[in-house]
Amino acid sequence: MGLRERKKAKTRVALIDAALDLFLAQGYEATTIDQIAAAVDVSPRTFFRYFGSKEEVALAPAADAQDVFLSELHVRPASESPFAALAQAMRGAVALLREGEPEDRQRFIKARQVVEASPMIFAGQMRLMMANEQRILEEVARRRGVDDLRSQFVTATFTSTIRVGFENCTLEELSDLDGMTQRLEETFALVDEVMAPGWDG
Amino acid sequence: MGLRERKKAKTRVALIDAALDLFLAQGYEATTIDQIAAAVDVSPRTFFRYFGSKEEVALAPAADAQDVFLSELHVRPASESPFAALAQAMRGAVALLREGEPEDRQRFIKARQVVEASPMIFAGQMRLMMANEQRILEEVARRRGVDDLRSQFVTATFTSTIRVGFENCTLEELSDLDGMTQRLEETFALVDEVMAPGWDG
DNA sequence: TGTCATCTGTCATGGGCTGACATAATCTAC
DNA sequence: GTAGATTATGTCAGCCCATGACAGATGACA
Repeated sequence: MGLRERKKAKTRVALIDAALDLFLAQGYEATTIDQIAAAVDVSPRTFFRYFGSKEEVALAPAADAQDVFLSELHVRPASESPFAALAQAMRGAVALLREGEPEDRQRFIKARQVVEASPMIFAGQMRLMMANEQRILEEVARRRGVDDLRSQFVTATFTSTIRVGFENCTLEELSDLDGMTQRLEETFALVDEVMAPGWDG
Repeated sequence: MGLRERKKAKTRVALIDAALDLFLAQGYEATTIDQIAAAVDVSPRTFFRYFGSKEEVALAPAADAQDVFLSELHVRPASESPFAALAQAMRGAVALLREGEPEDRQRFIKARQVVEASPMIFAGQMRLMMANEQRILEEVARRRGVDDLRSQFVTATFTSTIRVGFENCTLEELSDLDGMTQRLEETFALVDEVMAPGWDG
C-alpha cells in the first residue's frame, strides 16, 4: 500500500472522527462542512471528494458495518435456514467489531449516538438499511429457492428485528457493545418464540 | 369556512399537484422550487410557507394517509387483538380512500410513484413511518398493557407488513388501489400463517 | 368604510453541493 | 535522482434549498 493510499485512508478517518465529534458537541445541523474541513486542515471542496454529502460522513461507520455483515452472511453454510443464517451473520459482525481495534469500536458507538440524536440522520440510516435489504433479499431468495412474498417477509422481519434490537440502546444506557449484544439476543429469542416452526423455510 | 381558508387549501393542493406532476415528468432532483412555484403563479418564498421543505410536498399525501390510518386505529374496538386492530384500521383507511374523491385517489397514486422513483423521497417516507410507528406503539402498548420488547416487535412487524404489502406495487403494474388491497390481504394472510397463535396478545 | 389580522412578494443571506481549472503532491520509468 | 504521467488538493464561481426581515396586498370583521 503506497503513501498516497495511506494518506487518503488517514484523511477519510480523520474527517469522520472530526465530524462525529462536532456533531455530538453542537448537533448535526448546527455543524457546517467548513468546520469539519477546518478541523482536519482541508478545504471544504476536498471534503466532498471523500463524501458525497454531509449525511454520508455521519453514516460511514454504519455503512462499513453493513458491508461487514454482508460478507459474514455470504460465508454462512447452506445448511442453515435463511433466518438462522441472518442471525448468525449478525452475531459474527458484532464479534468482529468486538475483537477489532478499540478506535473502530469507539467510532461505531459515536456514530450510533449521532444517528439517534438526529431524526435527519436516522432517516438516512433507514435508507441505508433499505438498500441493504435488497441485497439480503437476494441471499434469502437464493436459500429458499424462490423470490416470493415470503422471502420478502423473512427479510423484512430480520430488518425489524435488528431495528428493535438496536433501538433505544443509548436511551437505556446500553450504548456499549455488551448491551447491544444482550438486547439483540433477547430479540432473536422473541422471534424464535413467536414464529411458527419452519416459518422461514 | 371563509374565503381566506378556502384559498389556502386550494393553493396547498395546487402546489402538491404541480410538484407531483413535475417530479414525475422530469424527476425529483431535477425539479426546482422555482418551477413548482411558477406553475402555481406563486413566489418561491410562499412555497416554503406551505411546506417546510421540497421533500415535504412530495410526502404530503402519504402524511395525510397516515393521519387517516391513525384516526381509524383509535376507533377500533378494544376486543380486537393489537395486530388485528392494526390490520382492520389499515383496511378502513384504504376503504376511505377508495370511497373518496377520485382526485384524492389520483394524487395518492402519483405520490406513491414519486416515492418509489426517488431513493431520496423513499428515505423520507421511512422517516414518516418511523415517526408514525411511535404513535402506533403507544396504541399497541395500551392494548397489551405493557410497553415491552414484544409490543415493539408487534409494531415493527406491522410496519414491515405494510411495507412489504405496498412494495413493488408499481413495478408489478399494481399501481391501482385494487392491486394494493389484494397484495395487502395476501401479506396479512401470510402473517396469520407464520405467527404462533396469540403472538400479539 | 375603516381597522386589524393574515397572506404574499421582494430582498438579502447562509449553507450544501458541483463543475472547471490551476497547483501541488505522489507514482512510475529511466 | 530526474522527467513525465497520474492523481489529489485548493481556489473560484455558481446553482439551489432554506430562512429571516420588511413592506405591500388581501380578506376578516365591526
